[in-house]
Amino acid sequence: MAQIKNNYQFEDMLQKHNLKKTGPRLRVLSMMYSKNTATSQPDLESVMNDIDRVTLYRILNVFEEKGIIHKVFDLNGTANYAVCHSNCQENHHHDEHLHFNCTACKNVYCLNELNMPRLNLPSGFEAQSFTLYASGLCPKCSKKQAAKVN
Amino acid sequence: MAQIKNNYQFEDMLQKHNLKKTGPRLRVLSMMYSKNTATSQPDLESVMNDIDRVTLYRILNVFEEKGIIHKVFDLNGTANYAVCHSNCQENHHHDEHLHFNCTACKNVYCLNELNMPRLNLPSGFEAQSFTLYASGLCPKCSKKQAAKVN
DNA sequence: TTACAAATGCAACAATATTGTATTTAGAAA
DNA sequence: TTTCTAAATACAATATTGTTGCATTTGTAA
Repeated sequence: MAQIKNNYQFEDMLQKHNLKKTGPRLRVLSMMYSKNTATSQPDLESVMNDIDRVTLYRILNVFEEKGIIHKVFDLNGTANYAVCHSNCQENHHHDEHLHFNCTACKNVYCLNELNMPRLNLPSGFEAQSFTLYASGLCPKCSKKQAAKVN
Repeated sequence: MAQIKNNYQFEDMLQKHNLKKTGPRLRVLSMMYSKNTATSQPDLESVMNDIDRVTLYRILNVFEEKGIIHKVFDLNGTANYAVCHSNCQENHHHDEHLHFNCTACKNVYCLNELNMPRLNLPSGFEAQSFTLYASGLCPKCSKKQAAKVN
Protein backbone atom coordinates (compact mmCIF):
# COMPACT_ATOMS: atom_id res chain seq x y z
CA MET A 1 0.00 0.00 0.00
CA ALA A 2 2.53 2.55 1.14
CA GLN A 3 4.73 3.57 -1.73
CA ILE A 4 8.36 3.18 -0.81
CA LYS A 5 10.38 6.03 -2.22
CA ASN A 6 13.88 7.24 -1.57
CA ASN A 7 15.15 10.74 -1.04
CA TYR A 8 16.16 11.19 -4.68
CA GLN A 9 12.60 10.55 -5.77
CA PHE A 10 11.31 13.16 -3.32
CA GLU A 11 13.86 15.64 -4.65
CA ASP A 12 12.63 14.90 -8.15
CA MET A 13 9.06 15.48 -7.07
CA LEU A 14 9.93 18.91 -5.69
CA GLN A 15 11.92 19.84 -8.77
CA LYS A 16 9.11 18.72 -11.05
CA HIS A 17 6.80 21.18 -9.31
CA ASN A 18 9.32 24.02 -9.29
CA LEU A 19 9.78 23.83 -5.55
CA LYS A 20 13.14 24.26 -3.91
CA LYS A 21 14.63 21.15 -2.32
CA THR A 22 14.66 21.98 1.37
CA GLY A 23 15.06 19.82 4.45
CA PRO A 24 11.61 20.49 5.89
CA ARG A 25 9.86 19.69 2.61
CA LEU A 26 11.79 16.48 2.08
CA ARG A 27 11.04 15.32 5.60
CA VAL A 28 7.34 16.03 5.26
CA LEU A 29 7.23 14.13 1.97
CA SER A 30 9.12 11.15 3.35
CA MET A 31 6.92 11.02 6.44
CA MET A 32 3.67 11.11 4.48
CA TYR A 33 4.79 8.57 1.90
CA SER A 34 5.81 6.12 4.62
CA LYS A 35 2.19 5.70 5.72
CA ASN A 36 -0.85 4.21 4.06
CA THR A 37 -3.21 6.47 5.97
CA ALA A 38 -3.77 10.18 6.08
CA THR A 39 -2.04 12.12 8.84
CA SER A 40 -3.89 14.55 11.05
CA GLN A 41 -2.59 18.07 11.41
CA PRO A 42 -1.96 17.59 15.18
CA ASP A 43 0.01 14.40 14.50
CA LEU A 44 2.02 16.06 11.76
CA GLU A 45 2.80 18.92 14.09
CA SER A 46 4.05 16.71 16.90
CA VAL A 47 6.06 14.39 14.68
CA MET A 48 7.59 17.28 12.73
CA ASN A 49 8.15 19.27 15.91
CA ASP A 50 11.52 20.58 14.78
CA ILE A 51 9.85 22.36 11.88
CA ASP A 52 8.20 25.66 12.69
CA ARG A 53 4.40 25.42 12.89
CA VAL A 54 3.91 28.15 10.31
CA THR A 55 6.41 26.59 7.95
CA LEU A 56 4.55 23.30 8.22
CA TYR A 57 1.27 24.98 7.32
CA ARG A 58 2.89 26.67 4.35
CA ILE A 59 4.48 23.44 3.16
CA LEU A 60 1.15 21.64 3.37
CA ASN A 61 -0.53 24.45 1.48
CA VAL A 62 1.90 24.50 -1.43
CA PHE A 63 1.89 20.69 -1.62
CA GLU A 64 -1.88 20.82 -1.84
CA GLU A 65 -1.83 23.54 -4.51
CA LYS A 66 0.65 21.55 -6.53
CA GLY A 67 -1.45 18.41 -6.34
CA ILE A 68 1.08 16.44 -4.29
CA ILE A 69 -1.17 15.90 -1.29
CA HIS A 70 -4.83 16.47 -0.51
CA LYS A 71 -6.59 17.62 2.61
CA VAL A 72 -9.48 15.68 4.06
CA PHE A 73 -11.46 16.50 7.17
CA ASP A 74 -12.27 13.57 9.41
CA LEU A 75 -15.54 13.07 11.26
CA ASN A 76 -14.41 15.44 14.01
CA GLY A 77 -13.57 18.19 11.54
CA THR A 78 -9.85 17.69 12.05
CA ALA A 79 -7.69 18.32 9.00
CA ASN A 80 -5.91 15.27 7.66
CA TYR A 81 -3.40 15.14 4.83
CA ALA A 82 -2.69 12.30 2.45
CA VAL A 83 -0.59 11.86 -0.65
CA CYS A 84 -2.43 11.96 -3.94
CA HIS A 85 -2.29 8.72 -5.85
CA SER A 86 -4.56 9.61 -8.69
CA ASN A 87 -3.48 11.98 -11.41
CA CYS A 88 -3.86 15.25 -9.56
CA GLN A 89 -2.69 18.39 -11.23
CA GLU A 90 -1.96 21.86 -10.05
CA ASN A 91 -5.14 23.38 -8.60
CA HIS A 92 -7.18 20.54 -10.00
CA HIS A 93 -7.54 17.55 -7.78
CA HIS A 94 -9.14 14.22 -8.61
CA ASP A 95 -9.73 12.82 -5.18
CA GLU A 96 -13.20 11.48 -5.61
CA HIS A 97 -12.53 8.36 -3.67
CA LEU A 98 -13.81 6.98 -0.40
CA HIS A 99 -12.34 8.24 2.84
CA PHE A 100 -12.71 5.69 5.57
CA ASN A 101 -12.47 6.99 9.13
CA CYS A 102 -11.87 4.28 11.71
CA THR A 103 -13.78 5.02 14.90
CA ALA A 104 -11.32 3.02 16.99
CA CYS A 105 -7.83 4.03 15.83
CA LYS A 106 -9.07 7.29 14.24
CA ASN A 107 -7.02 6.63 11.12
CA VAL A 108 -8.27 7.94 7.81
CA TYR A 109 -7.76 5.61 4.85
CA CYS A 110 -7.96 6.72 1.26
CA LEU A 111 -9.62 3.89 -0.64
CA ASN A 112 -8.59 4.96 -4.10
CA GLU A 113 -9.74 1.74 -5.72
CA LEU A 114 -13.33 2.63 -4.94
CA ASN A 115 -14.67 5.13 -7.41
CA MET A 116 -17.78 7.15 -6.95
CA PRO A 117 -21.15 5.76 -7.87
CA ARG A 118 -23.25 7.75 -10.30
CA LEU A 119 -25.86 9.91 -8.66
CA ASN A 120 -28.66 12.02 -10.01
CA LEU A 121 -29.14 15.07 -7.90
CA PRO A 122 -32.41 16.98 -7.50
CA SER A 123 -32.94 19.31 -10.43
CA GLY A 124 -31.02 22.56 -10.26
CA PHE A 125 -28.05 21.21 -8.36
CA GLU A 126 -24.92 21.09 -10.48
CA ALA A 127 -22.24 19.04 -8.80
CA GLN A 128 -18.61 19.58 -9.69
CA SER A 129 -17.10 17.08 -7.29
CA PHE A 130 -18.01 14.38 -4.84
CA THR A 131 -16.43 12.95 -1.74
CA LEU A 132 -17.64 9.93 0.09
CA TYR A 133 -17.00 9.32 3.77
CA ALA A 134 -17.48 6.13 5.68
CA SER A 135 -16.83 5.44 9.31
CA GLY A 136 -16.54 2.17 11.12
CA LEU A 137 -13.78 -0.29 11.89
CA CYS A 138 -10.69 -0.68 9.76
CA PRO A 139 -9.28 -4.19 9.15
CA LYS A 140 -6.81 -3.98 12.04
CA CYS A 141 -9.34 -2.78 14.57
CA SER A 142 -12.09 -5.15 13.53
CA LYS A 143 -9.62 -8.04 13.98
CA LYS A 144 -8.68 -6.77 17.42
CA GLN A 145 -12.30 -6.57 18.40
CA ALA A 146 -13.01 -10.06 17.14
CA ALA A 147 -10.06 -11.33 19.18
CA LYS A 148 -11.45 -9.74 22.33
CA VAL A 149 -14.82 -11.41 21.95
CA ASN A 150 -13.30 -14.91 21.64
CA MET B 1 -38.70 22.59 2.27
CA ALA B 2 -38.30 24.44 5.55
CA GLN B 3 -40.66 23.03 8.11
CA ILE B 4 -42.76 25.78 9.59
CA LYS B 5 -43.21 25.22 13.28
CA ASN B 6 -44.51 27.45 16.02
CA ASN B 7 -43.13 28.04 19.45
CA TYR B 8 -45.42 25.46 21.08
CA GLN B 9 -43.98 22.77 18.85
CA PHE B 10 -40.46 23.75 19.82
CA GLU B 11 -41.44 23.63 23.48
CA ASP B 12 -42.84 20.15 22.90
CA MET B 13 -39.61 19.08 21.24
CA LEU B 14 -37.60 20.19 24.25
CA GLN B 15 -39.96 18.51 26.68
CA LYS B 16 -39.90 15.29 24.70
CA HIS B 17 -36.13 15.18 25.14
CA ASN B 18 -36.22 16.10 28.84
CA LEU B 19 -34.71 19.48 28.20
CA LYS B 20 -35.83 22.57 30.04
CA LYS B 21 -37.66 25.17 27.96
CA THR B 22 -35.32 28.11 27.95
CA GLY B 23 -35.18 31.23 25.82
CA PRO B 24 -31.83 30.51 24.22
CA ARG B 25 -32.83 26.96 23.26
CA LEU B 26 -36.12 28.04 21.76
CA ARG B 27 -34.47 30.75 19.74
CA VAL B 28 -31.84 28.39 18.38
CA LEU B 29 -34.52 25.88 17.39
CA SER B 30 -36.68 28.48 15.73
CA MET B 31 -33.75 29.91 13.83
CA MET B 32 -32.59 26.54 12.53
CA TYR B 33 -36.06 25.36 11.55
CA SER B 34 -36.66 28.54 9.58
CA LYS B 35 -33.98 27.62 7.07
CA ASN B 36 -33.68 24.86 4.53
CA THR B 37 -29.91 24.87 4.69
CA ALA B 38 -27.44 24.10 7.40
CA THR B 39 -26.08 27.03 9.39
CA SER B 40 -22.40 27.56 9.93
CA GLN B 41 -21.08 28.02 13.42
CA PRO B 42 -19.86 31.58 12.63
CA ASP B 43 -23.29 32.51 11.26
CA LEU B 44 -25.05 31.03 14.24
CA GLU B 45 -22.80 32.96 16.54
CA SER B 46 -23.39 36.29 14.87
CA VAL B 47 -27.15 35.81 14.52
CA MET B 48 -27.48 34.58 18.10
CA ASN B 49 -25.13 37.24 19.38
CA ASP B 50 -27.18 37.86 22.50
CA ILE B 51 -26.56 34.30 23.62
CA ASP B 52 -23.23 33.59 25.25
CA ARG B 53 -20.79 31.78 22.97
CA VAL B 54 -20.25 28.96 25.42
CA THR B 55 -23.97 28.55 25.99
CA LEU B 56 -24.46 28.29 22.25
CA TYR B 57 -21.83 25.55 22.01
CA ARG B 58 -23.47 23.66 24.84
CA ILE B 59 -26.93 24.01 23.31
CA LEU B 60 -25.67 22.70 19.99
CA ASN B 61 -23.98 19.80 21.75
CA VAL B 62 -27.04 18.64 23.67
CA PHE B 63 -29.23 19.05 20.59
CA GLU B 64 -26.80 16.86 18.70
CA GLU B 65 -26.70 14.25 21.46
CA LYS B 66 -30.48 14.18 21.57
CA GLY B 67 -30.73 13.69 17.84
CA ILE B 68 -32.43 17.05 17.19
CA ILE B 69 -29.73 18.44 14.95
CA HIS B 70 -26.63 17.08 13.27
CA LYS B 71 -23.25 18.59 12.64
CA VAL B 72 -21.70 18.57 9.20
CA PHE B 73 -18.36 20.01 8.18
CA ASP B 74 -18.27 21.88 4.91
CA LEU B 75 -15.45 21.78 2.38
CA ASN B 76 -13.45 24.28 4.42
CA GLY B 77 -13.77 22.25 7.60
CA THR B 78 -16.22 24.73 9.08
CA ALA B 79 -18.85 23.24 11.37
CA ASN B 80 -22.40 23.53 10.10
CA TYR B 81 -25.55 22.51 11.92
CA ALA B 82 -28.82 21.31 10.44
CA VAL B 83 -32.03 19.89 11.84
CA CYS B 84 -32.47 16.15 11.58
CA HIS B 85 -35.36 15.16 9.36
CA SER B 86 -34.86 11.44 9.43
CA ASN B 87 -35.64 9.43 12.50
CA CYS B 88 -32.61 10.25 14.58
CA GLN B 89 -32.48 8.99 18.12
CA GLU B 90 -30.40 9.83 21.11
CA ASN B 91 -26.74 9.11 20.33
CA HIS B 92 -27.74 7.32 17.17
CA HIS B 93 -28.04 9.43 14.11
CA HIS B 94 -29.27 8.41 10.69
CA ASP B 95 -27.91 11.16 8.56
CA GLU B 96 -26.71 9.14 5.65
CA HIS B 97 -27.82 11.63 3.09
CA LEU B 98 -26.05 13.86 0.64
CA HIS B 99 -24.60 17.15 1.83
CA PHE B 100 -24.35 19.62 -0.99
CA ASN B 101 -21.94 22.51 -0.49
CA CYS B 102 -22.48 25.38 -2.91
CA THR B 103 -19.17 26.88 -3.95
CA ALA B 104 -20.80 30.25 -4.67
CA CYS B 105 -23.12 31.00 -1.75
CA LYS B 106 -21.34 28.53 0.58
CA ASN B 107 -24.66 27.12 1.75
CA VAL B 108 -24.84 23.51 2.81
CA TYR B 109 -28.00 21.68 1.74
CA CYS B 110 -29.10 18.40 3.26
CA LEU B 111 -30.58 16.39 0.41
CA ASN B 112 -32.47 13.89 2.50
CA GLU B 113 -34.36 12.45 -0.43
CA LEU B 114 -31.15 11.01 -1.82
CA ASN B 115 -30.26 7.84 -0.04
CA MET B 116 -26.88 6.25 -0.13
CA PRO B 117 -25.92 3.88 -2.89
CA ARG B 118 -24.76 0.44 -1.84
CA LEU B 119 -21.03 0.04 -1.77
CA ASN B 120 -18.79 -2.92 -1.24
CA LEU B 121 -15.70 -1.93 0.64
CA PRO B 122 -12.34 -3.70 0.45
CA SER B 123 -12.32 -6.75 2.69
CA GLY B 124 -11.75 -6.05 6.36
CA PHE B 125 -13.38 -2.63 6.42
CA GLU B 126 -16.63 -2.65 8.37
CA ALA B 127 -18.57 0.53 7.72
CA GLN B 128 -21.12 1.69 10.24
CA SER B 129 -22.17 4.87 8.50
CA PHE B 130 -21.72 6.81 5.31
CA THR B 131 -21.86 10.44 4.38
CA LEU B 132 -21.71 11.79 0.91
CA TYR B 133 -20.51 15.26 0.04
CA ALA B 134 -20.93 17.07 -3.20
CA SER B 135 -19.87 20.54 -4.15
CA GLY B 136 -20.89 22.72 -7.02
CA LEU B 137 -23.66 25.19 -7.72
CA CYS B 138 -27.01 25.14 -5.97
CA PRO B 139 -30.17 25.92 -7.97
CA LYS B 140 -30.17 29.61 -7.03
CA CYS B 141 -26.54 30.17 -7.89
CA SER B 142 -26.60 28.19 -11.11
CA LYS B 143 -29.56 30.31 -12.25
CA LYS B 144 -27.71 33.49 -11.38
CA GLN B 145 -24.70 32.33 -13.36
CA ALA B 146 -26.83 31.42 -16.34
CA ALA B 147 -28.40 34.88 -16.22
CA LYS B 148 -24.97 36.52 -16.29
CA VAL B 149 -23.90 34.65 -19.39
CA ASN B 150 -26.97 35.69 -21.39
C1' DT C 1 31.31 33.13 -5.87
C1' DT C 2 27.74 36.29 -5.93
C1' DA C 3 23.06 37.83 -5.91
C1' DC C 4 18.40 37.40 -5.31
C1' DA C 5 14.08 35.26 -4.97
C1' DA C 6 12.18 31.86 -2.22
C1' DA C 7 11.78 29.50 2.08
C1' DT C 8 12.12 29.41 6.89
C1' DG C 9 11.66 31.08 11.70
C1' DC C 10 9.73 34.10 14.92
C1' DA C 11 6.27 37.20 16.95
C1' DA C 12 1.80 38.60 17.08
C1' DC C 13 -2.80 37.81 16.34
C1' DA C 14 -7.47 35.80 14.96
C1' DA C 15 -10.84 32.29 15.11
C1' DT C 16 -12.72 28.24 17.07
C1' DA C 17 -13.56 25.37 20.96
C1' DT C 18 -13.25 23.69 25.93
C1' DT C 19 -13.21 23.79 31.13
C1' DG C 20 -14.34 25.54 35.65
C1' DT C 21 -17.22 28.12 38.48
C1' DA C 22 -20.50 31.61 40.12
C1' DT C 23 -25.11 33.12 39.19
C1' DT C 24 -29.63 32.59 37.46
C1' DT C 25 -33.76 30.09 36.33
C1' DA C 26 -37.22 26.34 35.13
C1' DG C 27 -40.03 23.36 37.13
C1' DA C 28 -41.10 20.20 40.93
C1' DA C 29 -42.58 19.99 45.64
C1' DA C 30 -44.39 21.97 49.68
C1' DT D 1 -48.03 30.87 45.67
C1' DT D 2 -43.70 30.30 47.60
C1' DT D 3 -39.62 27.59 48.32
C1' DC D 4 -36.05 24.62 46.87
C1' DT D 5 -32.87 22.35 43.84
C1' DA D 6 -30.89 20.62 39.80
C1' DA D 7 -30.11 22.33 35.43
C1' DA D 8 -28.91 26.06 32.42
C1' DT D 9 -26.62 30.24 31.60
C1' DA D 10 -22.91 33.78 31.88
C1' DC D 11 -18.36 34.94 32.56
C1' DA D 12 -13.35 34.23 32.94
C1' DA D 13 -9.57 31.75 31.63
C1' DT D 14 -7.26 28.69 28.65
C1' DA D 15 -6.35 25.42 24.70
C1' DT D 16 -6.18 24.46 19.86
C1' DT D 17 -5.98 25.57 15.08
C1' DG D 18 -4.79 28.61 11.54
C1' DT D 19 -3.13 33.26 9.50
C1' DT D 20 -0.25 37.53 8.64
C1' DG D 21 3.87 40.36 8.58
C1' DC D 22 8.59 40.68 8.65
C1' DA D 23 13.53 39.61 9.54
C1' DT D 24 16.82 36.05 8.57
C1' DT D 25 18.53 32.19 6.10
C1' DT D 26 19.16 29.30 2.08
C1' DG D 27 18.72 27.11 -2.61
C1' DT D 28 19.89 27.90 -7.09
C1' DA D 29 20.73 30.44 -11.31
C1' DA D 30 23.92 33.55 -13.35
